[in-house]
Amino acid sequence: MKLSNKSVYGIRALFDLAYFGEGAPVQTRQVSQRAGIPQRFLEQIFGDLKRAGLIESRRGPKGGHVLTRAPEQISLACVLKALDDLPEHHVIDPDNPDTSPVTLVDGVCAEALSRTSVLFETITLADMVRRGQSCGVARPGYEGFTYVI
Amino acid sequence: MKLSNKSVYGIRALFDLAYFGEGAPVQTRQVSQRAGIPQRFLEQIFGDLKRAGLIESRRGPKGGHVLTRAPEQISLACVLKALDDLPEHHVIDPDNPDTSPVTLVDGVCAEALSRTSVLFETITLADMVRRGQSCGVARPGYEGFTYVI
DNA sequence: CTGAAGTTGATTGTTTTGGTCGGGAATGTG
DNA sequence: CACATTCCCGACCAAAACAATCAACTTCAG
Repeated sequence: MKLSNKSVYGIRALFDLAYFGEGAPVQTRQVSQRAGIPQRFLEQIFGDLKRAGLIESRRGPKGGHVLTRAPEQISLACVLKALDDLPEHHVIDPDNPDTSPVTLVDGVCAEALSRTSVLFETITLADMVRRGQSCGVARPGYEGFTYVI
Repeated sequence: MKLSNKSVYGIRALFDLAYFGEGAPVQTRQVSQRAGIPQRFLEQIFGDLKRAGLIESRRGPKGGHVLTRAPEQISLACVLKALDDLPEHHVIDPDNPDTSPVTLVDGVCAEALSRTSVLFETITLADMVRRGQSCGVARPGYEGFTYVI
């Protein structure tokens, strides 16, 4: 009942693309440094994100990774689903209730989990970008920005 | 981002105590059979629940396990905290916002997690017992009840 | 055409999960 | 007391998930 390191890394990485990239491709190394993610591991994460259709990549010099949709369209739920197996939605059918103890409690658990899932759907990259702006997180162009882990 | 098997087992077991025990001690074996939990593993789980103060045990013949509080007082959050490390609460201080990308997104993640945590606090064993009653889950005294895994 | 910049897939080491097993300690019954 | 019943404790083990790494392959600039 916690977020895997990988998921948090993934969210950090996508935030980085949204916040610092602004449409232009961003390289693994830069994201790795800014977001404090081991570079090799980040490569693998980008692979998963790409397979899930959240980003596109371009090889070679001036290559990098770009979001495929607007930050408003990318929820934390998408990311977790791509990296960490977010539980599927589940609602208990009131007309056909469970009649054995285990299916009953398992049903309740599944329903609770699916409610956490919708909670993660309400948070988007755009929200985090907005928050970053209002908090004054340094962006490219700001002089003297050094990233601190 | 999912409930461990152990946690679901734990919830099943506590539900069993609440639903079938009704204050009297219930033995591991009975819970094991009704709830579909490997007996040896269940013993270990009961150990954790006891250490967390959720149940008490009595040895010897006619022994077993009993809830220490009313089912209304036992939330799923308690159980998960005892068995699975539910994340701690975390609220973002609006007066002292994060100013680096990673602390920002980590903060958002933590806050989201803590919101799932309060969600689990709102579900109690009593809720599940109520649901079991209304669904007609078989209880002791009902003739011909055979448990199906 | 050559080389550096970058991504990509396969692979590897470590930790957590999901149990099992054997023996021991407490407790009520006769 | 003796004895069956039941919980209790630690060690052990296989398999999966997690975290990370390496070698190979693309792509573009000059």
